[in-house]
Amino acid sequence: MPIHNADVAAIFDRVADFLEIAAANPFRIRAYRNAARTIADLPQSVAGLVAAGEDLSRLPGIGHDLAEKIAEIVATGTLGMLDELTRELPAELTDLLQVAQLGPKRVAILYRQLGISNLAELAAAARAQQIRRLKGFGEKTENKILTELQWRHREQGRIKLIRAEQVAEPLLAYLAAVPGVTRAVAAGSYRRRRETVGDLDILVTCRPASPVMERMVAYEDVAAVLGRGDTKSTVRLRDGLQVDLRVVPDECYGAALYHFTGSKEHNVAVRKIAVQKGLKINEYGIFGGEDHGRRLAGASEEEVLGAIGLPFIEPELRENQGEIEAARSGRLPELIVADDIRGDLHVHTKATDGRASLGEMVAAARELGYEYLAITEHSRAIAVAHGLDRRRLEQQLAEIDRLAEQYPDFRILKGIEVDILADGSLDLPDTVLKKLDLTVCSVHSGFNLPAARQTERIIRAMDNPHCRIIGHPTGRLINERAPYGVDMEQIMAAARERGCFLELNANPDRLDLTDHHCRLAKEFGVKVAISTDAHSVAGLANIKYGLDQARRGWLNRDDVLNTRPVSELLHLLRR
DNA sequence: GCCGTTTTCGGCCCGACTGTTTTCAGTCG
Repeated sequence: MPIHNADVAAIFDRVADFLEIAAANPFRIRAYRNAARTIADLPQSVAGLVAAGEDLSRLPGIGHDLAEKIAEIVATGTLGMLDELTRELPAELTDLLQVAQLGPKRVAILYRQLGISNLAELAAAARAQQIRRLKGFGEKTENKILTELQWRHREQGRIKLIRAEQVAEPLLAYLAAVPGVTRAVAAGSYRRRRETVGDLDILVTCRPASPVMERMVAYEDVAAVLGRGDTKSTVRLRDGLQVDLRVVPDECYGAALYHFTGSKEHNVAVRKIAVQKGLKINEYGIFGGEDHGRRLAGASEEEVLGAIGLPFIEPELRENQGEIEAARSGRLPELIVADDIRGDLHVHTKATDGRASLGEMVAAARELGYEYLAITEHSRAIAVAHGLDRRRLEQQLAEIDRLAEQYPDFRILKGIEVDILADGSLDLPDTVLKKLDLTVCSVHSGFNLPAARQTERIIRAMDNPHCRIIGHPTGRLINERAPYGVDMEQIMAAARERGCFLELNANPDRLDLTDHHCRLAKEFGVKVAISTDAHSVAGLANIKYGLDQARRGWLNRDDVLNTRPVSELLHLLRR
């Protein structure tokens, strides 16, 4: 059983949970949390690093002790220290921390005083009104716990960015229209454009005495008001999404936006730099002088960062994943922007499972200002999508030739999304594939192959000289289907050797590659194609989610295939 | 438990809100 980075991270997080309940040194707890995040975000496999004899204590936040613990987990699959902790405390006790209102202190009290060790016992005790009698608890807290347990039952977890947008945009418009409001923006992971959003952080600036708080809690979609203060309120919307609204004066906008955009880890690192310079950063500004009484900046994010000697850092990069060091040394990437995209390299039409005709898709692409569009239908293996065989593909190629005559200034690229079969061969013969401008080669079956075989299968597909772009390389569907087991480093190395490209599928349900994969591709020097996999005219607009993900993955224009003019693109597509 | 241009010990980011309090601990982001 191979040990994944996520396994190591989960064990360290669990250790931190137990240590918190046991009231251990808070900085020791933080060390485990930091290590968990470092490992989770590591692009390489930590088991691989151990096997290669690398010195793990060179990783940030990993010292001698944690390096040894990582080695132990990689070797045994478990951690003796965690096993000891679960002998002292019930294994399920940490589940209670997931319940809102319950932190380590209260969980410890619940366990010691009432013997509560899991969620079921918590619910029973709350219903029996035993919790309200405990010191530090009360009737309200007990009721909130009960409500929380019911909510957890119905909905939990993070929602996809696209759904968060559907909630956020009308809410922001509603707040912007409240009298006295000067700005209403979404911060948090929404602004960092993460693929999923846990809750919505909204920042509002307004003139004094604006009724914005009243209006927020009166919003038609609000199901429950969880907190209500002068500058901060928290509500839960009917669909379960939690919204935090924060109101600050206009002159604090930059500092507040910076603060609430996060990430938390990024903010901690930035504030640490401020401390080293004798300054203090909070959501109201950046402060210096005797006891930090003098306000130096705060109107804009540029001001805040400038005050500690850093250039602007794009929100998508603020994950404490090296962006601060890059900013300090003037090596921040110039991130790709929407205007850099010159065409879409993966779309479907009515010929298979798309909803628009060839002509409609081409017209829509021209409308977007593109210079080219690749038509890439499914191949015959995808019978449910009416995948093309040789004869129907040739019909479509003829249709493309006829349409192309109408558009001398636009290039319709002839392509196919050809299935990678179980043995790594492609679903159409080379004699057909060689007539095309490009191929998107995708896995649509056999998701459960062991990682080594899946990796070998995809590399074998790349051995075919007609293979150009690997479509949705991990096959994952966000919140629905796990990625198939595949060694992305091997795939990247093989792609580089063979001159292949990897797709960043921009469909908001896929976003496949991940941000980490994008950075890895950049390190390997493998170019990425940002493609929508559109099945309709509207689907072409999903390119923006691909751009978000690419920006989170530090990609600039040169790292992306479809920023090239058509002549250069065709040159790169030749193998 | 980590870390070091304050370097091997003594620090480790910051503030709002709530509920239970009688001045503040706990939770959350």
